[in-house]
Amino acid sequence: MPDREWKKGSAELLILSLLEHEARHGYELGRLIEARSRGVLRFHVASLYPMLYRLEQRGVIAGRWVEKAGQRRRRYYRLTPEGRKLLAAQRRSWSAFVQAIGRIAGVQHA
Amino acid sequence: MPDREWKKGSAELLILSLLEHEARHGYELGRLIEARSRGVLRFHVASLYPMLYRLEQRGVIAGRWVEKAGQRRRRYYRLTPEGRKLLAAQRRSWSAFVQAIGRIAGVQHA
DNA sequence: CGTACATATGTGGCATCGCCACATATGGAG
DNA sequence: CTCCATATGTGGCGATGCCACATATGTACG
Repeated sequence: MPDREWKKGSAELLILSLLEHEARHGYELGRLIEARSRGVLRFHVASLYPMLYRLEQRGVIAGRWVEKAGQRRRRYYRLTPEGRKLLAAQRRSWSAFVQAIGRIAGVQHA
Repeated sequence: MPDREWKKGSAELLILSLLEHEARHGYELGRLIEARSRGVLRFHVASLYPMLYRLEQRGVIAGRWVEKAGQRRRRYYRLTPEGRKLLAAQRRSWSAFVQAIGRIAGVQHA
């Protein structure tokens, strides 16, 4: 299943989307993606952390350490204003992309 | 625009789809993808040839040289029976993938 | 008590695949 | 005769997810 390749680049859109309404940490993102996609999408957490790093360095997300008693330290990320712009742009691009593939491959998206 | 990454892996589905009803050669595939996607999707032909090679070695497409007077030699590819199975499977996977992304990212595909 | 597992973050090497520069060759238009 | 579209091909590069491995803590089970 070369579905693996489809995932490349999709992680960014997924992460930005999941951070749209609230701050989350890396491990949580991994579980959310798997759960909300009903198992279709699964990212190794080890792939997520470097990506969060890159997104932070690009200024689209901002992270801060949170330590609570009875919990391991976590790094929560939230969207920056630029992140919101990027998310909107990526949603438009993704939609155009899917429609383009659909026209050529004849896939229906009910 | 990281749309570039989305394209990874999509080429295979596109090629198989375009070969579904008739044999075509590499250069033609490149132009068809650009035209039918209305410019959204564009692959450098140099990317297409190695991919056609790989697909042929995997036994999902079969190519043959065609030489006509007043034309450069062309290599026409057609789907093998296995290629048709793969195409059907990929269409299902692609649809599931797009729906999964949609659930998480909240993208509408009208 | 100890040991296994879920949680939580991180590093480094690897594979895949499209990009891009470049190469080669032919037919047609100006 | 020069340029462009057609047509196929090679090789190095970059981006990104995979996977093995490392580290550390809280919880459940025997």
